[in-house]
Amino acid sequence: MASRVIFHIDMNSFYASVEQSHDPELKGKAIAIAGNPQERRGIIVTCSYEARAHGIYTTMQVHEAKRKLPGLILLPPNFDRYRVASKAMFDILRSYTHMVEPVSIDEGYLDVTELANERHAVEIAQEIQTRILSELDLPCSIGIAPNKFLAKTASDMKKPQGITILRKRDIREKLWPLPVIHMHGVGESTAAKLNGLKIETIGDLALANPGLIKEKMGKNGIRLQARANGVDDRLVDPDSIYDTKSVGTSTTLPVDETEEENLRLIFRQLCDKVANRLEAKELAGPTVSIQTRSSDWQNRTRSITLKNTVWKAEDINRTAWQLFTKHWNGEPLRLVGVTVSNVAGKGEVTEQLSIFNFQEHAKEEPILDLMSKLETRFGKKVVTKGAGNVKFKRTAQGSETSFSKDFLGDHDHDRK
DNA sequence: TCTGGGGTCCTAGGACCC
DNA sequence: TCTGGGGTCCTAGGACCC
Repeated sequence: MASRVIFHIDMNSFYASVEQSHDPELKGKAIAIAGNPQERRGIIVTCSYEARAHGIYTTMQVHEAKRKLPGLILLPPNFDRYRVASKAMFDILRSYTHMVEPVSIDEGYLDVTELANERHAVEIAQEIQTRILSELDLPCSIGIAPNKFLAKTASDMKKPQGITILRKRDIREKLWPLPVIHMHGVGESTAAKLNGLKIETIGDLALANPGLIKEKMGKNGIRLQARANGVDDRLVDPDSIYDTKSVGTSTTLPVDETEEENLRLIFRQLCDKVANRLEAKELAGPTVSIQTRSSDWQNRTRSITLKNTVWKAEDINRTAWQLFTKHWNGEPLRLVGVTVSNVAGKGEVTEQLSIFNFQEHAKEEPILDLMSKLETRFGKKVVTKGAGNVKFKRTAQGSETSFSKDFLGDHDHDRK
């Protein structure tokens, strides 16, 4: 792949910074956003650097934080405010290039390869950072690298208000000495597994025997090893935000619940919420799942895929409640949740194409070329990447698309 | 440090079809 | 009739991220 210049923009303690910018009285003070300060089970969602200096951190329980720092200013989240700030931030990014991929409300990738032909990448990054600070009063860190993984890693290296370049030739010195747990994509469980193989640092992973990694860690291990070597071919995809796959909600109950009547009511509320969010996004899906968590942290999911898509609260609720009553043994529940998945735009159908010779073609030409060929042919975005399995979307109102036999093979792929 | 709520992706086994 | 291979879909669970 030709050399690229990728930025990763990471807003620093975003919710807290937005609050401080909204109310300058809060600047320089230890503040924290707490999901629900009154709830017994509330946690700290974000906190200012001033609060961090006193040992406050994300996921800490509110009562614990109060005990540790009695002067801590607690604020409830104001998501509308954060969404407005987020949009303004992404608008600034999009004034540089349309190749902007939002990852979450407060971070995203930019592909500035083209721009970097005319101006130095660092200069562009400095300008972006300065504009976000002067126009929005918000701090951010920027990572500059030849791919997403290194850019993400770089933006993490200097906070707040950092700009860090991570070239491939830097990784031996800057990346390899770090413990594997520091890698994006490696959590506690994977780190423990790697440590069991005597792999302690990112460098150990980079240089490990690929056969061993494949055998013990599977596909994920191979990918992590490539990243440890600074290899990551993922493209910046501005459309990924339109690709919602599921919409769900869950709630941790104030006390572990055993009363069926209470649970029935909670399920109704959860389903209302999911239905509203589906409605807002004009989405519907055929799969309904429920989640439960017991007092001892046992998580369960149960799901069913219906013949038709659902989006109305009553339909979701009927299915969710059936699933729940069928499997619940009466044990006290700490959390319950409802999710609708495999969603697609209403008035849009997702078709599953089984292209049996896809893999054959893939051997002869790069997957991406093949994907773009499919997109050209069907006029719509190719949704899934799995080899031999390509999903694409088209509107129900659209004209019928016929699949050329020479390309797709002599099979009937048109299944609903 | 007894852990919220929103998601995504991957894996593995069984059912089912050609 | 028996056997095998190739493939998809569904379900459940796990890991990870912000």
